[in-house]
Amino acid sequence: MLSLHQLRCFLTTYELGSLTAAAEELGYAQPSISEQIRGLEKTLGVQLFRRVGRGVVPTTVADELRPHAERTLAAAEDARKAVQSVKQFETGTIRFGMFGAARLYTGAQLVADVLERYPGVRVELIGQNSTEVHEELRRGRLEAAMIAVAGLESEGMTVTPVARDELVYISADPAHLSSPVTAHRLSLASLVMPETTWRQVDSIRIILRQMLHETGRNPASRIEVEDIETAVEIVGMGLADSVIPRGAAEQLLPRLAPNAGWVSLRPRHWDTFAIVHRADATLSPAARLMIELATARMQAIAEPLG
Amino acid sequence: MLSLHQLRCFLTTYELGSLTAAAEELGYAQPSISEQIRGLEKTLGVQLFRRVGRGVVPTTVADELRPHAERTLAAAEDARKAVQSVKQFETGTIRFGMFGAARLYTGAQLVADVLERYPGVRVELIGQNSTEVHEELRRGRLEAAMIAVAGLESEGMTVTPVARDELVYISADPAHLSSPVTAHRLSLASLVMPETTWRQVDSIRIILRQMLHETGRNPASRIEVEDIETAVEIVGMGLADSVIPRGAAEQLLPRLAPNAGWVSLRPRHWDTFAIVHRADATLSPAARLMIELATARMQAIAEPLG
DNA sequence: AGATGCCATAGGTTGCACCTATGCTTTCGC
DNA sequence: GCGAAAGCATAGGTGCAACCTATGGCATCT
Repeated sequence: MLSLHQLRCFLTTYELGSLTAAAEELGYAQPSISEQIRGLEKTLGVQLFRRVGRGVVPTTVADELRPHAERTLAAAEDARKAVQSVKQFETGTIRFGMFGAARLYTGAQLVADVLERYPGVRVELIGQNSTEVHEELRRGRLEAAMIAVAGLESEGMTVTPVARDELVYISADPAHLSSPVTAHRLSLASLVMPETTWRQVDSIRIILRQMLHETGRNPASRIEVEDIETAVEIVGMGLADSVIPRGAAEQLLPRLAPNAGWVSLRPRHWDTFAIVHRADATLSPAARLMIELATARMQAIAEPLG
Repeated sequence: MLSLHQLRCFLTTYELGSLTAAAEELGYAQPSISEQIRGLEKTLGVQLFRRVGRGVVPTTVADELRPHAERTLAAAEDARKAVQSVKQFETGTIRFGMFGAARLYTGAQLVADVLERYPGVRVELIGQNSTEVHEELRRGRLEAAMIAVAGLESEGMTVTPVARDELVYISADPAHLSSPVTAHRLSLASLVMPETTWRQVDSIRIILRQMLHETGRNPASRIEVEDIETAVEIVGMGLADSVIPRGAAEQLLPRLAPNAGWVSLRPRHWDTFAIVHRADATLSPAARLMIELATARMQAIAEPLG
C-alpha cells in the first residue's frame, strides 16, 4: 500500500542522489530509507533506483514519479495547513444555533463581531425554529446554540441562562397601555401571535399559558402569523394586540408600528435566553467563541443573568 | 504523522457518515477505522467527528479537510497510475545509448520504431562518443547501449555482439578502388579520419592499428575531423581517402560524395556492434524493448551475428 | 594497495494496525 | 415503555512493519 512516508523518502533520495544523505536529511538511519524505497518499489512493481556501486541513480520511472510524488506531498501539506488555519479561525465555517428573539436582535451584530475578529471565516447562524434547533443539537449536527427557553424539556442538555428580556404587551390603542396588563385583561384581549407553526413549543406562548392558568382560561389568539415582524405590523394597524419581548418591541415598534406602544405585564414575566449544548460534549474553540460573543451581545441588550 | 490510510478512512467515514459502514466499505473491522480516525484527530489536534449516540457527525473542520483529503488521495492515485503506465510504455522516457555508425544509420529508424509501437513515450538516444557512453553505462546512468566494440576494455560489462559491418576503403580516385586494399597500401594512403576527439577509443582506428601493426607502421591520417559526414565530403573532394563501415558508405556516398566509391580491405575487417550493459544489472522492460528493436534494425542493415 | 564512502544484510526491539469479544448508549419497533 | 437492534468505544491479543545498531561487500579516491 502506497504511503506518504515512502514518497517522502523517495523524493529526498531522488534529490540528494543518495540513501545515506536522505537518511541524514530526514533524521533516520540509512537502512530505514533503504527499506522504504524497497517497499515503494515493491508496491509499484518497478525499479526506481539503480544501485550502482557508490550511490544510487534514478531510473526513468523515478523521473516520471517525482512530480507526482511532489504533488501528493504538497496536497497533504495543504490539508494539514488548512486544518491548522481552521483551528485558529483563519478560515473555515463556524456554525451556531440561534433562535427566536435572540436572533432577531443580535444576529447581525453577532455575525459582524465574528467577521471583525476573524476576517477569513464563514458564519452560519442556524435557527428556523426552536424544535428544529433543539433537534439539531440533540443529533449533534449543531454544537451549541443560544435560544429562548421556557420550561424547555432538555434532558441531556446543559442549559446556561445568560440574559432575560421582559415580555411586554404591545398595542396601537393607548387605552390598552394605560396600566400594566394583568392575566385577566390578557385573557380578554384579542391577540396576534407569531411562530404559528411552532406554537406548541414557543417560549412566549408557554409563559402566557402558565400566566393564564390561574384564570382558568386558555390563551386565545385571534390571529396567527409566522414571523414577529408581521405580528407587529398587524398590531400597528390596530387589528390586534400582542405580547413580545421588550427588546423586540423597542426595535420593531418605531419601524413597523410607530403609532403603537408597550406596557409591562402584571406580574412581570421574562423570556429567558440561554446557551444550550449537549451535556456530554466538550465544546470546540469555535463554539466557545460564539458563546462568548453571543453572550456579550445579548447581555448588552437584555438584562444579564447569573 | 499524517498518512494516506488515515485520509482514506476519514473520507469514507465522512461520505458514509458511519464508522461501521466505512469499515465494511474498506474491508476492515470497525475498531480499526475508529483507531485511524482517532489517530488522525490526534496528529491534527482537532476533532473531526462528533460521536453522537448512533453514528458520527462531521465537524466544520472535517468539512474543511474533506476537499484537501480528496485532492491528496487523487494525487497519490495519479502517481500510481503514472508509474503503471510508464511500466507499460504508455508514457515516460526511454533512454538508450547508441554510439558510432550504429546511431548514424539506424538511429532515426529506431526512434520511429519505438514511437510507432508506443505513441506516448519520449525517446532519448544518448551517444556523443564511445567513452562518454561507456562512462554513463559504468556509472549506471545509462542502462544499456548498442555501440561499436573493438577490443573494448569492458570489465564488469556484458557485451553481446549482434551484427558486424565490413570496413571499406572509400576514395574519389577510381585507381584506388581497382582492388582490395592491403595493409601495405593502407599504410601509404593519405587518410581522413572522423571522431578525432575520441581517437584513442574509436573502434575503426583500433582495427586499423591492429591491421597495420604487422607492417610496422602506425596508421597515418592526414586529416582529422569530428564527424563522419565531413570525412566523406572530404573524400568526395578528392583530398583524402578513408575507411568507414560499409553501411555508412552506402548511405553517405551517394549523398555526400557521388563521385566516390568503395572497395574491401584485404584481409577483410569488420566493425562489430554489440549490446552492452552492466553485468550485474537486471534489465528493465524498456531497455529490453530497445535492445530488441535496435538489434532487429541493425541486423536488417548489417550482417547478423550469433 | 589501503582508506573511505555507500548500500545491503542481519538481528533485535518497539510500536502500530489489525482482529475478536464485549459493554454502553441511542434509536427503533411493538 | 421496553426489549431489540444498531453504532461506537474499550480491552486484550497477535503479527507485521518501522526503526535501530552492527557488519559485510563493493566501488571509488589517494
